[in-house]
Amino acid sequence: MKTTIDQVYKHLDNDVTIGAWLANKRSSGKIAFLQLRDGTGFMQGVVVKAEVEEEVFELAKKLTQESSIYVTGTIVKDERSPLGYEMQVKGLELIHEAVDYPITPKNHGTEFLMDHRHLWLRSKRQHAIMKIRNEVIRATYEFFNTNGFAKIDPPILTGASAEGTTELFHTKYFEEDAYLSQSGQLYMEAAAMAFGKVFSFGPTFRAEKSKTRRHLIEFWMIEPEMAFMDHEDSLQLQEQYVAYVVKSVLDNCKIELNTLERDVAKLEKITAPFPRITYDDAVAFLKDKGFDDIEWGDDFGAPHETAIAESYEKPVFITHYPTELKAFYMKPDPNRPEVVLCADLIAPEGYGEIIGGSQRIDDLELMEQRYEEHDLTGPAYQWYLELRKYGSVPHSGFGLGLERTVAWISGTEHVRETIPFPRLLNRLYP
RNA sequence: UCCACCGUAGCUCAGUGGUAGAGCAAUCGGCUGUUAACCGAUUGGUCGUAGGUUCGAAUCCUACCGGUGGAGCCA
Repeated sequence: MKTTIDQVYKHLDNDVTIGAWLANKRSSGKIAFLQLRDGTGFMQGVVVKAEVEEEVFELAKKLTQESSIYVTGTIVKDERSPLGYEMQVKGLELIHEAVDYPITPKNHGTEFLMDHRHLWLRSKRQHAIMKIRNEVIRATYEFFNTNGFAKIDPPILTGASAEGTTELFHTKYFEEDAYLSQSGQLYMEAAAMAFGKVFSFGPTFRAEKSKTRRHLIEFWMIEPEMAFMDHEDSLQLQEQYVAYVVKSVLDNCKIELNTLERDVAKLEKITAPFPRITYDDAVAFLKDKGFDDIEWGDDFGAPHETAIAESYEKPVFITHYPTELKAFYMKPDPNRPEVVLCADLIAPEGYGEIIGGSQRIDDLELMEQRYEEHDLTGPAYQWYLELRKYGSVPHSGFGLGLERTVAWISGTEHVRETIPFPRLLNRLYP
């Protein structure tokens, strides 16, 4: 009977067949240990010379790394296995022999591994990270679907920038200029006015020459937008969402977290509510810590964010940034128009900003004023203005960076390992 | 774009002015509980590229190319 590694616990003491690849092998004169992987997991197969036909043992000894095989044998319990089970192999069938697989079980450098990303994904560590990424995505859909959100897909080809700040990828749209989406937010606001609570999940492109462990040129973002929800409502939703995703990974990715040697005690502390600090207090805190390169009105750099995050065990919201530091559509605090109703969520352990969000301007006159200040003209922005003209309501939204979130939860040093095929400065291949 | 560091065997690296090295991988052999398995043997080189200094350059100098880490910007 054919099965997969993640299902073997249902076949204890029975004979099964698994289609698999040989991740690694150790053999002696009379016994061979086959490290098998089949995409669903990793398991060891044991071939004992005295218990199999001669050609089976001969084949086992000759198998090369990453050859594909059908393995048949009995599933038995074994305490030494991370999976809890292993297979006593009875039969082996070679499907395809791999010759000179480049990624050996020893150390490799980043450049080499990235050049072989199409093969590197097969490794136990990369497999674990991608499974966690998949769980974050699954939990995201589950959370928003069970909380009354509709998934709405904004366009990827756009006529103008959403925020007017970052560098966009330019392309041609027949005779017109077009740009790859840097945020779906403006479209999500339109969607919120049609469907109430909406979220998007899709790729985002930034043509910035960023070169750090927190940056990708192409990354995936989750952007919820909620009608009739103010800044406070939004913060509560954000902390519930992030806590839900972390709990889902803890519950459903135990083997993967173990493979990555992630300190789960740190993740178990991630429960709502999250601590909050205002921009004002954050500046005072930093000055107190000895940072002399920050004044009220300056934006925080990575070292500042890390210093703030390090004083908390949970992600921390930094709220009420100066209006002029933030995007044109953010709603000023009615009591203090020099700051906006916004928050960045900074992940613990130095993983940086994972969420940026705000309450949006709903007043037509103020939005028109912002258009003048930021010189936003042309048809690309006219429709956005109309959202304030026809039944405007208080509304809020935020964007969560998938790769930074996965990097934090999985304990991965660099975001490039949290996306299957990273697009980096100087890397468009494979 | 700026700053720092690095390019030597398929991979990871040592070699800092005098014959090109090690471990791993590969190939062959040995080993009944390995888990980056281990032990023995064999194979493997345009020292990133171009120029310069020198009797002699992987080693020193210049330029270029490529990479890694960080800054800025942001998710």
